[in-house]
Amino acid sequence: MAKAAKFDREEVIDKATNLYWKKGFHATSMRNLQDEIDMRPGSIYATFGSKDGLFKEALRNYTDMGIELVDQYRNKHQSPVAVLKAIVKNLVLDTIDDAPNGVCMLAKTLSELTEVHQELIDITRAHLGEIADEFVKLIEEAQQLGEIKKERNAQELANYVQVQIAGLRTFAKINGDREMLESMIESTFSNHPF
Amino acid sequence: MAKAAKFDREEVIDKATNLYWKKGFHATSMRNLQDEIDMRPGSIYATFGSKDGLFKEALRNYTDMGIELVDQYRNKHQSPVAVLKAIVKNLVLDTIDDAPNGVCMLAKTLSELTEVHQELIDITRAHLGEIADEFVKLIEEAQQLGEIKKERNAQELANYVQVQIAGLRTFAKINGDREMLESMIESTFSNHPF
DNA sequence: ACATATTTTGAGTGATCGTTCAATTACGTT
DNA sequence: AACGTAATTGAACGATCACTCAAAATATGT
Repeated sequence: MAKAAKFDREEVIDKATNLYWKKGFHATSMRNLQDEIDMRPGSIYATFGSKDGLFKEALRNYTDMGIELVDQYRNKHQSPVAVLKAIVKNLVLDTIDDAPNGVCMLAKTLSELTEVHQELIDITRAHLGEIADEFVKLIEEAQQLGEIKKERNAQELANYVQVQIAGLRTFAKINGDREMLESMIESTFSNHPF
Repeated sequence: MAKAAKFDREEVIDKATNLYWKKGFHATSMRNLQDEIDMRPGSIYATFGSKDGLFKEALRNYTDMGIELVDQYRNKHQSPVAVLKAIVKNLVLDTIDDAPNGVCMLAKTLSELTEVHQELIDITRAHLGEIADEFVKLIEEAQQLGEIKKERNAQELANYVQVQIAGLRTFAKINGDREMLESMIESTFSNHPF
């Protein structure tokens, strides 16, 4: 053994994630990243291989943060449906100002990239699937507790939730009125299919 | 008078719109545009001023196409709600393969750009508002015809429709199963708030 | 203190970015 | 047919792109 890396890997990936999330893949230059994470090009390339490589780490990190968020809300609320609603509120309302970007980094990536970056698209899709799986689990728990009818298909309900999140976060870019958004979320959960 | 422009302005803007729509603002280079619209840099800059200027024309063109689409479906269906549903189906299902990009160019633009391009963001937001206005008109007509309860707020319903379109088009990028998407659209219109 | 293994540095690569402009071409008018 | 005006051309600009690599720095084992 000779020398340990000086930088804090987690911190670096966090900062890279936030910059990619804010500016998107194409608008984020390696120069931008160098400044943000305070590493020289040689170190970045030795560690992450390429712009794509670092982006993959960012996607993974972003998704893990999302799954952790689900766990956090699990501990705050007893009702699985309340967890789901709290997550939606967090993603739609709290990311307007308090996050690098109001829209989901994964949705933004799917919207931005073309077949030239097919591998990144596939990874992004798979990560959104992981998050949907968390929603499926919550819905199945809600069905066990009688909060949601057992006849409903949990996967379809999870898809529905993802559609609402994606739609509301896009809409929040047009009209950021928090009260209106909150009432839209409320009606999502107090009507069909919930 | 000395010489008329050789190129077909509408055709050029159409092609530019499709390229911007497909690749997004940042990933579309002026070189790409030169090749696509078959104009030399000097002509492009004499006509449109800048990359931003041409993008503005593309946004305007895209929005006009959307409004024209509403008019087309108005003539095909007698029921305003049927028009709305047909539009949603078109935007969600038919743009998966038959358009430059499955997601709305305006939504994609809002997702992509940051405050560095605030003017383009503002224009994009306003254009989405124009489209919402078309939806409001349709909903008010439906209320006159008794298809939708008059107590409902037409603007809120229009917002709801935009949320569903944005959400479903994003979701279609994750899972392009047409049958599933079609049934999701059906349930959007056969349940609350319709 | 020295040797070794690994990381860090940053100037530099060729390619491409958005944009400019002097020269050329082409058309309507006289 | 010659003129004047506007459109078109494309080489070239400086800036920036993603990325490389030889040299320098540094932590560990002896």
